[in-house]
Amino acid sequence: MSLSAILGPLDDASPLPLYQQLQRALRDAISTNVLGPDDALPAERDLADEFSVSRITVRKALDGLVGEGLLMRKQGAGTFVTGRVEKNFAKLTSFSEDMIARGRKPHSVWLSKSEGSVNPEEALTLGLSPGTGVFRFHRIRYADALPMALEFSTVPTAVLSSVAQVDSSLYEALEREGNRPTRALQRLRAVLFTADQAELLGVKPGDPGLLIERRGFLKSGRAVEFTQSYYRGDAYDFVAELNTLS
Amino acid sequence: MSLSAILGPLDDASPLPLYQQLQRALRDAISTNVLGPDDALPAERDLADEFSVSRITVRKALDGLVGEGLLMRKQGAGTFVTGRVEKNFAKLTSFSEDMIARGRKPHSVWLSKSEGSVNPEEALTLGLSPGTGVFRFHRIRYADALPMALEFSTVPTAVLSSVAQVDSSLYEALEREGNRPTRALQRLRAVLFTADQAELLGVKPGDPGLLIERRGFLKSGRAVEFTQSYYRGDAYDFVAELNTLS
DNA sequence: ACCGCAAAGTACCATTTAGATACCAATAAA
DNA sequence: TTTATTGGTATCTAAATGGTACTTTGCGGT
Repeated sequence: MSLSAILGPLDDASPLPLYQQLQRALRDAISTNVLGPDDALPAERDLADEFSVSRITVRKALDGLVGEGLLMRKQGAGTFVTGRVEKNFAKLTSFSEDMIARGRKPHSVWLSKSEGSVNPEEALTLGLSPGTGVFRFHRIRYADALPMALEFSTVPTAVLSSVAQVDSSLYEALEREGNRPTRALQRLRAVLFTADQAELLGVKPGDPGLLIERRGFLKSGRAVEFTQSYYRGDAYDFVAELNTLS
Repeated sequence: MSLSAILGPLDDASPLPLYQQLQRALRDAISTNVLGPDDALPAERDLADEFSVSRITVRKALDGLVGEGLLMRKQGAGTFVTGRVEKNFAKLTSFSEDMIARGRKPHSVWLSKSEGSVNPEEALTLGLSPGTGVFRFHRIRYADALPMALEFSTVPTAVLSSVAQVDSSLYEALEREGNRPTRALQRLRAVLFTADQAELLGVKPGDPGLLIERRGFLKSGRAVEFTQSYYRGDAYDFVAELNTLS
């Protein structure tokens, strides 16, 4: 069944531009699950044929929906309805690696990188003595153009030579210095986003989110990482596979 | 019996790439124990013949599953299904044990026990044919006097003789009938409580919660349980210890 | 007359998917 | 040790897809 047969033709006489009509039609199709998560849209050239418009017009319509985070483009592959990202909770992978494995492009916007001394909370959770030097990282994490999480990381200066070492991936930087954690304790709980957090993530205050606190350890048992990540509840699923139940 | 005969042919016309179709087919075969732990897969060249695709396509499919940790390659020997390792996650599954470990007394209040036919969602998630009979259970779970979670469970009638069998523990009842699940897939996400849910749990509508959906499987791969649990975000933390490396 | 916008047309580029073929490296069995 | 089998890797080809850059046309407002 072709999309145009379901959505109906566009109105050439309408004052609303064609690309906006198409955009609205597709947005409706997505919201009513005519196009479900991860479904591929017809190719741009096919859409253009189906709706009897030019490919440029199709692209303008898709541009808008990509901007809204409803669609995802993969060059050479197609355009897809954005689905929830599924994160395997039982696997100790970094956000960057995770997104790449899912075919999405991760990037971060740094809010701050700084150096200082542990505060009492960090000293407690990381098992460090007061006065120990730490690096602190604060950033927004994106998948493609979609903000996914706010992240606060604390790392002892002993395991990293400088803040500049950390570019796109904290774990990569730790790996380079031979200090990638091999074990971690994670704690997860539900939170509501504050106004500040919501604005950074492009959601509404009071929207649901997931706070994951992670302490990472080396084989030796030494703590090398304390990270608090606030994930968007509407964009993230955590999946676990279990083999023993009780 | 060849794998392709069990899994069916790939769809050349599907918008989903061939290697992803194959990947999903194999993942299903593993999750349903058609391919058990430590089983060897057919050689890449044989898989290519069986499914009428090139070896490269087979390798791309296997690459993904190796990345997910489901398969292990041994050059010169073969490709094998990995044994599971996420033992620590068992903690996530048992409400009762978790509460006891925290020094609290768990108990449940039944809201309903009923018998009926699967709805489409259940049929899909449990892999049952439409019209199959199921038992449904709905209860509130408490820690001491504090309501902690709402639970909806669905179980095929085939694995349980009657609803009356289920008293304090669904798993105990399944155990008595020799149908206790040995493996499960869990999915977790952040939600906001509706007015109905909030009232039952003694929280405010719009408060944050965690929805955990669990599908439980027998050794044979047969699905025996679909449970949705809504946990209070303010009263429950999920803790996990991770050992897996990547 | 000029400008900005919507729309269409055209061409070419980069990436992904899929395949074909060949050869190398590790393993296991004879 | 030898041989066959297995996974690992490297080139190619080709088609389909999204990405981008240009040009042209018509409309409406200034």
